[in-house]
Amino acid sequence: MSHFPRFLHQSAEIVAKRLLGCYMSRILDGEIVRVKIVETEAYDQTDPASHSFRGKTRRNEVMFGDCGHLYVYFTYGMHYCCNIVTGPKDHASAVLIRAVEPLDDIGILRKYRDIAGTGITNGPAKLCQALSIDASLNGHDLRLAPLTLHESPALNDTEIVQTTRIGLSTGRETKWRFYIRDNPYVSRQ
DNA sequence: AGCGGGATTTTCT
DNA sequence: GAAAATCCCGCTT
Repeated sequence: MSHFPRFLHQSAEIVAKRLLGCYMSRILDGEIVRVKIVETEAYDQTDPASHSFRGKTRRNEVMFGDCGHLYVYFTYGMHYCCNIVTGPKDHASAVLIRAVEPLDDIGILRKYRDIAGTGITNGPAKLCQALSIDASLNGHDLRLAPLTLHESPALNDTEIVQTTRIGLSTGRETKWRFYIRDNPYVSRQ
C-alpha cells in the first residue's frame, strides 16, 4: 500500500515539512511497531547549526551520502538522535526526527523505555531509546528491514506549525522546525 | 510552569 | 578543554 517516499531528494526544509504524517515501521524482537512522524527539524550544510556545516567528518559522513538513509549521532554523553538524510548526494542535509506517535501497541516500546503516556516518544532521544535506535543503525537504508520509512498523503498547511528549532546556540532565528498542530506527542508546543 | 544542575562521552578547537 | 540538534529530577513560584 504505502510506498517509500519519492520526495527525499529535495531540500531538508521541504522534506522536513513533507515527512509529517509519514510513518516508520520498526521490527523489534520479531514484532512490528509503526510510529507516525509528528515533529521534525531541517539541517543543511549552509546552516551553522548543522553538523555538516564545517565539512565531512567521521561522525557526519552519512549526511553526505544518499538520501533515504539514517544518520544517527550520539550526544550529551548519553543519548542518540536520528535523522533522515535528504537532498542530492554530496549536499549534506538531513531531517531530525524530534517526536513520533505510536500507531500500534506500545508493549515492545515499553521494554526499551518504560514510560507511560506521551513521554514514551515525545523527544528526539526519547524516541531513539523507545525504538532501540543506536549507532549500529547509522547509515541504515530506510527501504530495508528492520526499520523502514513509508509515505503518507501530504498534510494541509493548516495542520502544520512552522517555528524555530530547539536546543541551538547558533541558527536560532531560522524557522526550520515543523510539527503537527495539537498533536499530543510534540515535544514542545 | 519554569529554572537549574547533573549525567557522561564524543567531537572539534 | 569546552560544548553539545537531551533528558530527568528537584526546587521555586
